[in-house]
Amino acid sequence: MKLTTWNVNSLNVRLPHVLEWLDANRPDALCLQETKLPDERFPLAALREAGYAAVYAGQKTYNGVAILTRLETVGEANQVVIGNPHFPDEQRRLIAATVADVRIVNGYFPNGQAPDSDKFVYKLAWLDALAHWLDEERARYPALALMGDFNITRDDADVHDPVAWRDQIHCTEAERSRLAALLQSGLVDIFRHFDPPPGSYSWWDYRQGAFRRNAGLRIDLILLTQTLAEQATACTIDRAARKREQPSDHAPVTVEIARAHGSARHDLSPRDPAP
DNA sequence: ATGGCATGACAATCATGA
Repeated sequence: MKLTTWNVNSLNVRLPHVLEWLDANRPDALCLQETKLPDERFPLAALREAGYAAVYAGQKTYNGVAILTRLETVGEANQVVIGNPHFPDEQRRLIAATVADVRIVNGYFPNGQAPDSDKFVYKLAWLDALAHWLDEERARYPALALMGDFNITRDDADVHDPVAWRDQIHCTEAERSRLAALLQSGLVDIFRHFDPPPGSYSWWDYRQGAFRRNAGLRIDLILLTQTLAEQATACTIDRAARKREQPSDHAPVTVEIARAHGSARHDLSPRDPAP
């Protein structure tokens, strides 16, 4: 199966890109961040026309997440959870759902703005609460993918200019240690797992020709539990999406997993009785 | 040190992002 995460920076603006991208790539699930749409404006009909169902949690202007699923293969997402039960939050940043037999947790992690800001305090609290909740989700759903816009660089390999970014937002020890704890708990950073070349990023500033100069960060991640990671065959960042007219500043990140849809259920189905 | 670009709310700038 194929799973993708993409911060679209306004689904309203990017809907044509998303529809074309879905048509060209046909992932089983597409996790979106920064939809920036209240639920009543979510473009369900256009997506269904493209063969996708969606579950979503949005708000006006800021944040907003969604999980799109391919109707003809995995069908609709179920067991949907919006937000973190341990962290009451008006900001729509988290949605989880079961797709085929994989638990998908889609997050738009807080930006944090600056290490000395209130927003940074919120970011760290959000991260701690996520870790707490993930322990419970993983106990319940052993095959789990945590994916989204993490707004954290794992280390300096994810930073185009580590000197300029040293101790800046996305690159602080406080943020990185929390990401490291997720990896320490057994989740696998599946892009890094395939030993990508240096200079592999997922976000580039709109300003100063940052994409042209590949002045980027890798902050959009897919973390897989061990068994899923062992079945993964590839993880790619689609830079072509960033080259388009009026692009999102983030590129889609996709993992391919050698896993038959509904295989667990199939294995459990009763056999024909012996003659 | 600041803003540079984009988006949305709102109607000229301002909040936010990363």
